[in-house]
Amino acid sequence: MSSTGRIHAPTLEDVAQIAGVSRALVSLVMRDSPRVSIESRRRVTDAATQLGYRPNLMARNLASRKTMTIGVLLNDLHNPWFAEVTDGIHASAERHGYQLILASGRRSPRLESRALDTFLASRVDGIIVAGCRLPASRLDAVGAEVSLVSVGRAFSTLGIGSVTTDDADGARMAVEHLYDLGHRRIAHIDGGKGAGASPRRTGYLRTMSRLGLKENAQVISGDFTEEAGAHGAERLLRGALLPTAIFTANDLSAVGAIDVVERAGLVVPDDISVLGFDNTSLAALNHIGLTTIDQPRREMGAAAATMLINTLNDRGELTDVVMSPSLVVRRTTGHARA
Amino acid sequence: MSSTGRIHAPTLEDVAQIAGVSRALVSLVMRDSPRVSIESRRRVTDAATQLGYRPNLMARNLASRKTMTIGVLLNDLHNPWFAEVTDGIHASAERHGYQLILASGRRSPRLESRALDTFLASRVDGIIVAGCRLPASRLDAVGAEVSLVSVGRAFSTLGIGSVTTDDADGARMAVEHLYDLGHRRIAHIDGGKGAGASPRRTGYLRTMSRLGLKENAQVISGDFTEEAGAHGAERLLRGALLPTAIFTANDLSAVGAIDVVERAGLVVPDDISVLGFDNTSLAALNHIGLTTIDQPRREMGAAAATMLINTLNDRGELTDVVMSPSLVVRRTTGHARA
DNA sequence: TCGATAAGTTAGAGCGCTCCAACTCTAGAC
DNA sequence: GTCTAGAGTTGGAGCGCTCTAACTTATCGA
Repeated sequence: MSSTGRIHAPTLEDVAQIAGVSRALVSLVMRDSPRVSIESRRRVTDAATQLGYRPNLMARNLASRKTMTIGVLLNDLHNPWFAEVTDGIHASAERHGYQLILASGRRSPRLESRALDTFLASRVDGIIVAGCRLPASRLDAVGAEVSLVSVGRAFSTLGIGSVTTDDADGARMAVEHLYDLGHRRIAHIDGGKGAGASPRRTGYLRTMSRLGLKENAQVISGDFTEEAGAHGAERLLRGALLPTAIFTANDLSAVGAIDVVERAGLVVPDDISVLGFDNTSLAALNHIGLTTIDQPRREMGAAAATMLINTLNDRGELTDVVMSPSLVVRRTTGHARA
Repeated sequence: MSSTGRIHAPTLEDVAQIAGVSRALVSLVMRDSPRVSIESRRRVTDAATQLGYRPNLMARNLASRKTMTIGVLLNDLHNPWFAEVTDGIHASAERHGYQLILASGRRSPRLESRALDTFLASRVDGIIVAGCRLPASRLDAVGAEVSLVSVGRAFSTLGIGSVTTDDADGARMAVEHLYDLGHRRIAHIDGGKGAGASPRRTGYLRTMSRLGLKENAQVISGDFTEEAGAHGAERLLRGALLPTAIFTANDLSAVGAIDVVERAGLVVPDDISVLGFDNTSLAALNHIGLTTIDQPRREMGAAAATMLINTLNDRGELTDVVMSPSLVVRRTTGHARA
């Protein structure tokens, strides 16, 4: 009863009938066309409100062959990074009159892929993927059908735009900061196949080499989650020679690592320094006070949306934008013990 | 060039032509109808893959008059509570073959309202609102057009389903826990107009009264954010008589409050105990170790989706489901000082 | 041999909207 | 008084699909 009993929603035709005008005129009024007389406009809007008329988006999009919506694929709703990037996307999209439909990939390539299929089937005008784990080939295929911008991970392929932070440079800053504090045994818990994980790992390794710490470099595999950070720290603690500092691939992992370190009776940063990446709201919590590498998350989201929308309106091209990271020192890093 | 240059997407008609069958047959194959011969099915799927055909959802939904999608309105992407509820919704929806489209209200009733309009215009089959701040009247109006279930906040109105935790009882548990630890001056930083804020506040006040602590009750207004928790704590610290315990309306506020308390040089829980609400992943971070009231967030999301889907298929009615909260003791609460 | 039944397929009428070309008026130019 | 331009309005085709009813062909019992 409840759902089946609902009355058929009024259509444009119904409004036209009541207002005593043609369907086309109602359509014009609904789209705020300037070439409608005041009188007609009034009659139509009156009829529309009387009926509680609401244009059917599917019909409209089908007929007009565009949707004015952007599909946004978020890799992990649990990571605040995505909320922050989404804020930026939202702001830019809204300014340009675009709708957003969000989908969560829940950290699973299978679900991510399915979400993209839904976007394509819905004929969104463009797609933004954030922290996407899908292989370049898949994204390429999607990019061939609709404009696509990736946030947080660059794709060398043409036809896909990207907005990233210079991850390698961020990693350099991280290692150098620790080096300056006197640390020499600096370990890295990486992000596995996650977005940005590879350049951060490379940046770490290169900087360690440059500083003459090649021998001390140690990469533990992770995956950008708190659990991975915890597991990584456990492995490090079991090792023969403890590192004096841990650089993790993101903030979430850093928090996991800190937990384990402290649970083992060690003090951060007195015994071990921990440095994250992203500068999410998590890191900023005073209670955590994580030293980390800042990414301009909101700006990245906004830049991605703006680039996409410009492309859609032939006012620009898809390019690769690289933003600058910066070091944010808080309380989880300190001088290495003498 | 980039977007305008894209080739027109193949349609069902194109597939039919190549396969040498009628449009209707292609449609049947696309919907996995059993009454299609093996041979025809093969020819159609071959033609479809050859063309890279993908059914146009808008056209399909328009023609079939249903969308198999549920609109999910999340109040605040920054609060992990929503990610966890969404996980539950996702799981249930997937099991029943429904799509999800998410929208973020960004804690603004105006944006929430607009998102609902989009849902209605998209003719979603049903809507789930999580932590929604909209007035009952608005939700009522929406509920009249499409089945609607609210998570985290009950609406006494008929025609709207809800899944909530017994917030008042949770507040009772919180206060009693603190009472048992010897606390008498227990303050509450509330959630303002947020979902669940009112029953939590009431539960707090009633329990304080029942325990003979009516005089000591003190409610500071907040809004479920970290900042509100921080501001509330600041106000409390400026007061003449410090509370020995703070019960906040949610975890995010608790974290904000802890920050301020510790920054003031006080120790949690030695000087002041802090107790949150929700038991989000934030509270579970070992580094924070927040004592809090648990809500079965995933289960709540799943229950909401299941109820909604059952209603859509005339297998059930919209009702008000109340789940039981439970106390989770961690490290931010301790005995009151003698 | 003749329906009757089932299995597979199809034409055609929509779904609710947009878009285009064409139409009707009115007002001003000459 | 005719012509033109512009403002306002309209009918009708079409977007890509589903759905119904009807059609064709093969199968089978009587």
